[in-house]
Amino acid sequence: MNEKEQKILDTSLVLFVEKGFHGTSTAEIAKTAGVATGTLFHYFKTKEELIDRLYIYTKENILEEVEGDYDNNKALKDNVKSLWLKFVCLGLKEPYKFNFIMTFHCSPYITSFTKGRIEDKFVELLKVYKKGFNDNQIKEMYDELLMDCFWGNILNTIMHFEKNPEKMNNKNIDLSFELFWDGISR
Amino acid sequence: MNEKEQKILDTSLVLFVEKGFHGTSTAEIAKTAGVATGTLFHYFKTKEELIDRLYIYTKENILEEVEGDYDNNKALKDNVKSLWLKFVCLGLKEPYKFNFIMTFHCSPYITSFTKGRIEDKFVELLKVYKKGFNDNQIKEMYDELLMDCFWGNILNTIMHFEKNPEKMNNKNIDLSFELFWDGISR
DNA sequence: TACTAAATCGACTAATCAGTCTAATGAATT
DNA sequence: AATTCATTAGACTGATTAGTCGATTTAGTA
Repeated sequence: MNEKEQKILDTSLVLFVEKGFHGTSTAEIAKTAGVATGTLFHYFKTKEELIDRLYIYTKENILEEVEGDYDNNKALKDNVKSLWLKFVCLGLKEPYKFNFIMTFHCSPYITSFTKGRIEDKFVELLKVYKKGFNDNQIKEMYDELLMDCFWGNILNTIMHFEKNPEKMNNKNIDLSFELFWDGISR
Repeated sequence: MNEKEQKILDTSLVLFVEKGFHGTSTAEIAKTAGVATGTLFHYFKTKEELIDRLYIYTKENILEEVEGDYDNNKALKDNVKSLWLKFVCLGLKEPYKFNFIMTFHCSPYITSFTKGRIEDKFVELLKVYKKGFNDNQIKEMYDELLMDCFWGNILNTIMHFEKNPEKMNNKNIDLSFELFWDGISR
């Protein structure tokens, strides 16, 4: 990807999170990224295309870094914790990326086509864990609830330690996972 | 409160949730509410004052409806569930109000003075439950984590059933609470 | 070197924005 | 009837917005 195009995306991520979609003007994005407005519109036909591509770019980026590493020799709990931890650590390392996805996940600016394209990859990542879930180690519940529980707890944990950085240590992160695990396990 | 003033607040709530603060023009608010822009600015000096007062109005409204009813004769779990259920039911009944508070809670448009004024009332509501939490029925953890866990689970539950209305029944709502309770209890 | 196409620029535009201003109401009091 | 003042209206304004356009530079190729 082109260097200026990249710079525009990186700049937009920060500004959209800090000031919202409509709160950030294309002029400000261009200026902060160090390019002319003409250049911005050369790479992104409209402001909507910009946020749409930023959404894809950011979410793919997150999913790439959090590749699954399911290990059949380990207990289900350990496998789930390993994945949970990867998400949480990434969220704490890259708060803007996570914040952006959270904020704009339900937003009308992101086309539903884009949302669906990305959702599929996430389902794929979790498929391997589903086998483990089906052998009675966890409570009986439908997939969507389990998924929202998992994802909700991750986002909640990230937000909590973002808000209380002085509380962030291994003990409390482990405790946060137990809060999730003891909830879903039988 | 004046009828037109009320109408402006009600309209703003919906539009701000659907289109964001900057995404909604004062002209659109006025038009949708059926008043002139002059009238809007008569009651609210600026657009910022409008959202600030809308925030107070909405959150006070929520807290009023969810009055605590701690009962010393009941088990802690039942007391917590009763409060949890009140929040969840209200959130499902008034999704816009909850969505608004969620979206704008971290927003720079709401003055920190306003945020603090409201936060205090929430702490007050939960004070009576803290006594129960301290007698070893739940895991050892600090207040902020417990609070975020409680609140996070409520928001997660509301969002889940908003997204999957066909799954909303007493069995699944009870299950959602168990997911929270079994997580925090010893 | 000469040609071509993509990249880059920033002045420009039509539309829209938050907020103002003046005038016209309506209700209450004297 | 005359006076007063809060309420309501919508045309208006200066500033800002997303997006355009034609000129210039850069990079690649023959």
